[in-house]
Amino acid sequence: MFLLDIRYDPKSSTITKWIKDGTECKPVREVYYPKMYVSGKTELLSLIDSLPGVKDVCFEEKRTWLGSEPERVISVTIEPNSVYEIASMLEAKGCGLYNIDLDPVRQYLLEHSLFPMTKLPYDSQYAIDYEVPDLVSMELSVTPGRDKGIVTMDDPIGRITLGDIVIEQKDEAEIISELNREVANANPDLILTDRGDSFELPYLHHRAALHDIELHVGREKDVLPVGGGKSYFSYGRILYKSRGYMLAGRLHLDKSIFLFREGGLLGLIDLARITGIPLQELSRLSPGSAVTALQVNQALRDGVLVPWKRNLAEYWKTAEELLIADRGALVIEPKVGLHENAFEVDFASLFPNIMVNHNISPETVLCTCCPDSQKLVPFTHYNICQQHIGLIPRVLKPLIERRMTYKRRITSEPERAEEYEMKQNILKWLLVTSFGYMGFNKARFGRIECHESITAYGREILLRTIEIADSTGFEILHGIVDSLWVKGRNPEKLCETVSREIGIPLELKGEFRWIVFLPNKSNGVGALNRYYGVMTNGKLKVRGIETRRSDTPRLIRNLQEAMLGKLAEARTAFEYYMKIPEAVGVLREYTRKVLDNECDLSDLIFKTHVSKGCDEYRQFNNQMASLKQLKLEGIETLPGQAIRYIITDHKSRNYQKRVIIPELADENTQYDREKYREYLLRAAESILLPFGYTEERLDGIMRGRMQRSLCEY
DNA sequence: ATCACCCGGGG
DNA sequence: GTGTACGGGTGAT
Repeated sequence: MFLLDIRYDPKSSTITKWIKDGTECKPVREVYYPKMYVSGKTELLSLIDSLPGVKDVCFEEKRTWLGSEPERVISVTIEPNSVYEIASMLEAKGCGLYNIDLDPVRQYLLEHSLFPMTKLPYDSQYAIDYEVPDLVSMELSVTPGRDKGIVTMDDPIGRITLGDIVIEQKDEAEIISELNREVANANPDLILTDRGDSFELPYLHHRAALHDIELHVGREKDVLPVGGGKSYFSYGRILYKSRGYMLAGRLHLDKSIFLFREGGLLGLIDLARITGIPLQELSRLSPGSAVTALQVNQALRDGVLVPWKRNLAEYWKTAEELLIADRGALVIEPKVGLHENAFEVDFASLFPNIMVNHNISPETVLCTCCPDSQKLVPFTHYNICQQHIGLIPRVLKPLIERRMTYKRRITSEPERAEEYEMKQNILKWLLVTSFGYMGFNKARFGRIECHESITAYGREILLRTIEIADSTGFEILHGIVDSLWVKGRNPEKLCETVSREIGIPLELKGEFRWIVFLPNKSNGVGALNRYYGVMTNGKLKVRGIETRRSDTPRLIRNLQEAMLGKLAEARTAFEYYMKIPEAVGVLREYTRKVLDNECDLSDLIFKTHVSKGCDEYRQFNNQMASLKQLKLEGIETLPGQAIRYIITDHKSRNYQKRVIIPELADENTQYDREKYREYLLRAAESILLPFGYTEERLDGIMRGRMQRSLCEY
């Protein structure tokens, strides 16, 4: 038996556990009231007891902050719907409020030593080897019955596919009823969709409601998310920022969501087990929320209460201290141009390792128990606690170890390499975000001084690494945060020496036949994250230029990839220079096609996410013109949603002439040939700028002038 | 010249 | 229930 899923209904104060037993999956219900805690005025106990919604009150000994001594607080068992009202009232009376916004499901799981996918009756939460139930999964996709123009919720369903089953060419009501029957019949545990939260499920529910029938894809009646905006979907993408469409008794997982893409089902199950967050919720969270969950769990286990709306102010600092502390991570400006035989070396999980090795946590940095601590942060000289190990290191250490175990198993158990790769990858993202959250002023266990301390150690470590590399004969080409690009002999030796001295593994990440560091286009100095190179395994590594950006039209991406493909044939710097004319030849062919109207409109689409509504834009730009066109078609676009457009007349001040929404384009649509040609020249410039090929020069070459200058390089 | 606006990670 | 900061490019004013 396994605990497949667990949900809480605040209206009836009921926990529903979905227990999977062989091929059956049944709900088990029990009434449950979450607890909140109140500190400050213990004489309020009887008053609180008399409030509506309060089930029970008593005194408990708890810590109200990390590192503080346990004190007497009031524990209030309460109906979930009364929590916020009572909390606000007590806050106004000057009380401290704790565990207010703690999900009742997670409270329940912690109290009962359960976690998602527990094998019942007993299972160990942090085990590396554990049993996963046989889960029946089916993919669900829905296609509207319209192939031209902008699709909206008003378009009827064309086709539904559920696993191998195809439902189409029927009356729409019949299609939906058949879907209900097929789901019930196949009885899957998992329903996988591609953007099901923003499209498939809200669309299906909307269409079903029009026919006055009920969509029934869960094991019980679906609980629809409340709230949400207008319903439409713009060209098959985001409909509206929807709440998750979670099913009762089945798991609806959206494959396009970050954590699912990064970890797959097995990675997600692994993370659900250790964070205690049910799979459906977890799959819709950011890695940062998962890290916070681990921290909250650890704090609760330590008897520490979680403050409501905590936002710790920075300690007072002098202007000079601020100047020193606010410097971020170290960067060494890259040497612009082509370099042969370069190596990239990176520290593995640098920041998490710093937090663990140097005991960095909100309660240990500038702790009051060790003002004369021997452990001082470099540059800032903050004292660090020598008596207690902080919350953050206690959470991160097992996480780093878990990831290392999975990484080792990729090679030791190659038959399960893929599974372990997913599991280590999802943990990598937790480690990465654990640093960012430190600097985020609303993070539950974040603190800016921790953030500063981490970057201070980071600077010291990278500086020391550079010293070692320099003294052992390496040329430093570029360095940023936790990575270094060097030129020299025996990089393995360098990694070994540094790893030993620093105590954090420095890994040889790439060995380049050649690498080109690109300049900043506006001032010519080395740009921190713009480069491309070919590794000894023949693979290209490209960063920062147009082809890496999601808003770049396919035409521009194709051009850069074709040019880079030509250059990548070069094995040496000499061969690289010889390949430049061929790369320029690629540009020539692309510009000719653009001018001769040979481009496919679908290759010319810009895709970007708008940050505000149509009327809030202060500038008349492509986004605004596109939004106005969509509005004219009766489509409202909310901030955060994606829009797509083709440039038709870039100089026009008329929003209908300047761009066109792809769905409205037809065979008569004329794209702005000059503008797209300009974009091609710029994209080529991005690649060849260190060798003197500016946009103007390339323009001249394309027009047949300056042939001679090709020979100069 | 200055301001507004959007993107980035990996496989 | 939600979450960085900032360097880089491009375009508008």
